[in-house]
Amino acid sequence: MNTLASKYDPRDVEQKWYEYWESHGLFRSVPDEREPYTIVIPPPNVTGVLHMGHMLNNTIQDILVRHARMLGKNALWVPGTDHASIATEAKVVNRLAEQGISKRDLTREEFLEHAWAWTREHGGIILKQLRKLGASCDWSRTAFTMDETRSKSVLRVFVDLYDKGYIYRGVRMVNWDPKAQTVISTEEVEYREEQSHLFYLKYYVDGLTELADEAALREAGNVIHRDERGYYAVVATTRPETIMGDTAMCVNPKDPKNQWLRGRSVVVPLVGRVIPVIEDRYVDIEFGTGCLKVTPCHDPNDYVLGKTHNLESIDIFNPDATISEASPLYVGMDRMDCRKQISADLKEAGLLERVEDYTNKVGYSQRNPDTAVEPRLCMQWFLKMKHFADLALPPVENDELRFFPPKYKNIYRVWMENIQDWCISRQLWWGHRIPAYFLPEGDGGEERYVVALTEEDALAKARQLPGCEHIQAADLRRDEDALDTWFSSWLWPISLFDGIDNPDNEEMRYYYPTSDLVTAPDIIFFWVSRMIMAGYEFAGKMPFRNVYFTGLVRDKLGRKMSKSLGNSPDPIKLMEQYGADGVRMGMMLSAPAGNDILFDEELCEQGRNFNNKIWNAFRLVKGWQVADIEQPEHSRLAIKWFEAALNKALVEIDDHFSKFRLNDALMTVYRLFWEDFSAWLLEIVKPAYQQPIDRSTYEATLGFFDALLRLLHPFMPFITEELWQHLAERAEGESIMYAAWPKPADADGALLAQMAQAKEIVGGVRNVRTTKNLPQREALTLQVVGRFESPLRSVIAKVAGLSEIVEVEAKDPTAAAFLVGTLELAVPIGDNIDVEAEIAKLQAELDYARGFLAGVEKKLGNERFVANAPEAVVAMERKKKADAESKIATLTEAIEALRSR
RNA sequence: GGGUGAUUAGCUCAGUUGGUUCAGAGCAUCUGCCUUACAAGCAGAGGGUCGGCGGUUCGAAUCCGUCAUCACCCACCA
Repeated sequence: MNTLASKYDPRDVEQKWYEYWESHGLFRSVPDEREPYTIVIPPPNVTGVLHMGHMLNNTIQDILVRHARMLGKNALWVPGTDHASIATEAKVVNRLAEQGISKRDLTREEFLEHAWAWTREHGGIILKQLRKLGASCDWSRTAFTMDETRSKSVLRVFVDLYDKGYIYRGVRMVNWDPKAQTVISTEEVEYREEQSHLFYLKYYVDGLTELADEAALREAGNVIHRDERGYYAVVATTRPETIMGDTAMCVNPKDPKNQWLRGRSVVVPLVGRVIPVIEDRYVDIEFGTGCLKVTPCHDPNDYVLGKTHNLESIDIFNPDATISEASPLYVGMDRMDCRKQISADLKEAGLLERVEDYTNKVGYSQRNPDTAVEPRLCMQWFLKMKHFADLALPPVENDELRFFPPKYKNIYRVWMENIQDWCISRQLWWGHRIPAYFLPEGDGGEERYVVALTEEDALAKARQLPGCEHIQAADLRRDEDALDTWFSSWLWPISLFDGIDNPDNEEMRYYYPTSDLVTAPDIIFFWVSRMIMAGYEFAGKMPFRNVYFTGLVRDKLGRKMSKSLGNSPDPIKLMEQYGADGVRMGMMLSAPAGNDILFDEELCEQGRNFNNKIWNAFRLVKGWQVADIEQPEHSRLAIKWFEAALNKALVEIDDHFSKFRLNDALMTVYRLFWEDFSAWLLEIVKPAYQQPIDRSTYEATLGFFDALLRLLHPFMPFITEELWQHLAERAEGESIMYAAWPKPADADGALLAQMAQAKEIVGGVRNVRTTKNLPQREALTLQVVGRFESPLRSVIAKVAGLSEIVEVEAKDPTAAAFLVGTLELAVPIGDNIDVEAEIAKLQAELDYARGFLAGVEKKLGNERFVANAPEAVVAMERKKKADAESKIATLTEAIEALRSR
């Protein structure tokens, strides 16, 4: 008797097997003679928690790793976390603020202690959560982007690139995050459309009281403003608070509206500073009034204008985006408050001509999404990128390194072809401190520094500079800045194997290049492209062979998951509710490579239901009593057929895997298990109530079950391990994780076709049962008109509940008839038949067949078709014609028989 | 403003070189069933002019043109 519960409960099972795998070291990989298969995890933020994106991403990685492991490869999945410089530092700053501590009151060392404490406190959480998901990572290798090996690699690379001349220092217009008070790279700026205002400001022309030829100028197309205070130009701006930094006004020399302003000077409103009117073709004549205010310190375009026209630069902002001492007005006020205040003051002073509603794009910091980025002029470290783009573009272009889906190649190429230098310094403490050491300024006040791995090296290098022979360690001041987080992540596939510090070591030779990278497309520039660059530069080879880009996880309405919408489910709760297997299944059911997935909890339910289906199939099979009795014919045939079905599916599944079509692979196994195995095979071989099963059928069924569990294991690791262990005696430490992936053999195509016909016949009989309200258990007779050659008679009889299948010359006129292909079948049902309804049904089929025949005949009547189409196609049409004709004859006879009754 | 991709059943998507695996799958829906593995189930059924319009061809979901809608990426229009 069955003692297993009828519902599968994943809770204990999942925990039990994860501990088993871990304690037996089954995730561990060391180099050996097998072919390696390697994935490095996209390191999550060390202090982060698991979200739906991680669930998708890591489920996919685990499927790939488990699949490879079962293929006999030496599979390694290396886990780790990222120090996430700016994000983590922001979190620590916030926590300190809650305790009433300001970052500025702490020394660098004190602050870092707090950051490390926070890291230790939260650092393990996400890795524990990954274990719950079933991730088969080699935890003994867990790395951190700021651990000793990785840190050393980063510094070494910095020094190396500096020595090669790729790293330089310079004052540039950069993107400044005033909240984090650091520069960010162009890739970290997100542009959002925003409803704002266009302010039209009056700039009075300096010293102009009378314009002698005003009428003529107007005649020539000039737009001249004048009021009781004098002549003025109108400038449209979205940022009136920056006028304190205006050092010029610019017009297009070809602009007929503004010819009268050429060569004059204007007065900055409120500020009173007199600035020149300059001319540059950059200015769009059509936009606004054609007059542009130029603020070289606070706009990238104005910066360029400032350089070409040699303008003065006034930086009116402090690092926190409050107004600086350099401004004559509003000192200390926040920029946004200042915008409101100054627009009110301008209006008050009669200097605001009008305000229009305006939609523009404003850049926001990706890490502080509420903070608008401030363009700012400052000294930073940069990496020249041209060389790296030249290295990294060709291998992707020629598919040496493949992207799935390939559409990302385009995006990649465009970015590479328009590459900009990478600003790698950050005004943060949490990160890798830049290994540059400043010397006291030279005689001319010029900046002097050396770049070196250690202080000793730095000192030695410094002493080689002219006039610096007697420099002491105490004279050296190390750069305060840290490196961009991605400057460590780009080394990840190499540094994990210590390939920077210790190139050509055994692990590098064995595991590198890694096999597949699984990541989201939003970090293609931040991370993927730069890893490819680093791979070729520092290891001489690609970092991975394939990149699988997952989609974004959205809710079922297609919206991004976000905290504010509250539409992001908690993965841990989901796993508690549906089991990790159920959630993994739910994610994978709708995740074609690269497409966004619209996540719906219903999918997890479907996953859970499938778990239950597997569980109950197992209960059935394990509940059978085995006896040494003869194998029934239908069982023998069913087993032959399922073997063919399995082989056919195996080919499809392998094909799907090779193309990273994991959802299709899963769907194929899903249908194989549910339809072919459960609904057909098990129903056919199932012995009558309390009857035993023959040994041969039993063993074959267990064998199939075993194969199915293996196929399912990458997707649903827990339940498959549980059942696999129950399926046969297993030694301690043995696991389905290392069971061989089933290999396809030739499938018996003829038998598959025969079974397809048998299924249709069974369906026909069942349909008769349903529509005629016949009891399930009443044994029926099936009449086949003419000869019935199928070897699957016994199978059909068993599943359809038939007492016999007879070949007849003509069917019983009162029987319920149906067609399968050209085969006419009928089930006698005594007096239950509704003659009129039956005639109507047959008539409808007849009408359809006649229409079909007409279509085919028309096609065959077309000489050009017969002449041009391949012979096989024409033959097929002829067969269609013959079949249709025979069908029409059959139907006509059947209707006649019913009518004449 | 430029570019890329998409549009097939109520939803999410397959459909490889144009022709019997061309109109499919899963979910959802409807109907009947608590049948001795599973109601988290079983059996059956309905549902699409393949975004619109042209063109190429004997033949188009598939190739070409065009329009529409959507998504994403890039770009310095204040």
